[in-house]
Amino acid sequence: MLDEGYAAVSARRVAQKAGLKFQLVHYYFRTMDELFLEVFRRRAEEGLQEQERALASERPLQALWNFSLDPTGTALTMEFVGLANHRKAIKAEIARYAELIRARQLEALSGLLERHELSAVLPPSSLLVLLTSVSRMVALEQALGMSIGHAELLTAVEKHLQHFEEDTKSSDAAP
Amino acid sequence: MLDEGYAAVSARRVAQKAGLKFQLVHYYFRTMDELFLEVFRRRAEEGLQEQERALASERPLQALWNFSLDPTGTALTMEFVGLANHRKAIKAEIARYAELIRARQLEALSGLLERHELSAVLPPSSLLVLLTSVSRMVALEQALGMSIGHAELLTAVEKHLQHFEEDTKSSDAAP
DNA sequence: GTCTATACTTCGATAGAC
DNA sequence: GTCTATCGAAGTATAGAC
Repeated sequence: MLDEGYAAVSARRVAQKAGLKFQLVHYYFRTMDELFLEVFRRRAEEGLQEQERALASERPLQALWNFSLDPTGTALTMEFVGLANHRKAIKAEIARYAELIRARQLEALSGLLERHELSAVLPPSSLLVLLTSVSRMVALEQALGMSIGHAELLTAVEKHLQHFEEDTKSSDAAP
Repeated sequence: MLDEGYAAVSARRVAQKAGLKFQLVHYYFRTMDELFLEVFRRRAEEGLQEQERALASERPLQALWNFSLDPTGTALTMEFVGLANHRKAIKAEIARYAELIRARQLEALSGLLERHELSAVLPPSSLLVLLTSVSRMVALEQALGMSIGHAELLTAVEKHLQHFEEDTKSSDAAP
């Protein structure tokens, strides 16, 4: 999927990687849609656990930011989004997962985010959309070879996150 | 491309739409890569002109924001990004175009953006990355069926853009 | 410029032997 | 569970007649 795109994933090529005959792919998954769904579910499970670690870390916002900046993760996400746009069964599953991911972020970070200065104009949910959107898109642009404005944005955001998360850490256990 | 993805675009189906035999596609474009390149170039030309209109409008930031929020444009962009990730000739062309698009934004809007309060921490180029990234990503999430945090973010950004562009309009022709 | 003909590859999916 | 065999469809690309 990463090298040649989801459309290049065929039963024959999957079987070849596994050292089996291509017909076995249909024995295990029946259709290619089910294979993609299974791949996505496994990957989603890993993603959820990875996010849990990020949310439980010392600086969860920075960890989330780094997580969304990962180029491999972004490329894979984009492949699945492409897949979702053209196969409705997969779209439903991805939408479900994406909402779950964000719901967990909100659950874990709304308390922290409410202490942010932008809380005056944006609820925690919108701050999360902001944070993850920018990092995902920058990662995508970098994969494409773009660079204008990236460096300054990344350093500014990281500096800001660092200060914010340092400042709020002390008042975590407020009475 | 929009309905079934770039991978579903074949010489046979293109010819069928045109009411011609599929071999003629190869007469006009030789390879499918060249066909995609030609489609992209035409679309890029339209995109540049569309952006020029936006940049020349009364409120260019709002216009740019709306432009990036368009779901059809976003879906098509994502198809081409997917294509770029797997065909290097197309990747080069898209990267060239994307940089051109942003360079024009910067040329037209840096003066305006320097008057923004965020200029203290972010150069105009980074502000553009911020603005366009968020709108593109929100459009993508909405296409997927997500909604958490969107409405509040959209209204807040638009309200902010409106105030900012109203305030700066009067001092445009500063001596 | 458009056609027919064709070479060659790859694809998803099913049936049935072992 | 793994295999062989096979169907029918679709894919890219080229050659050559008109």
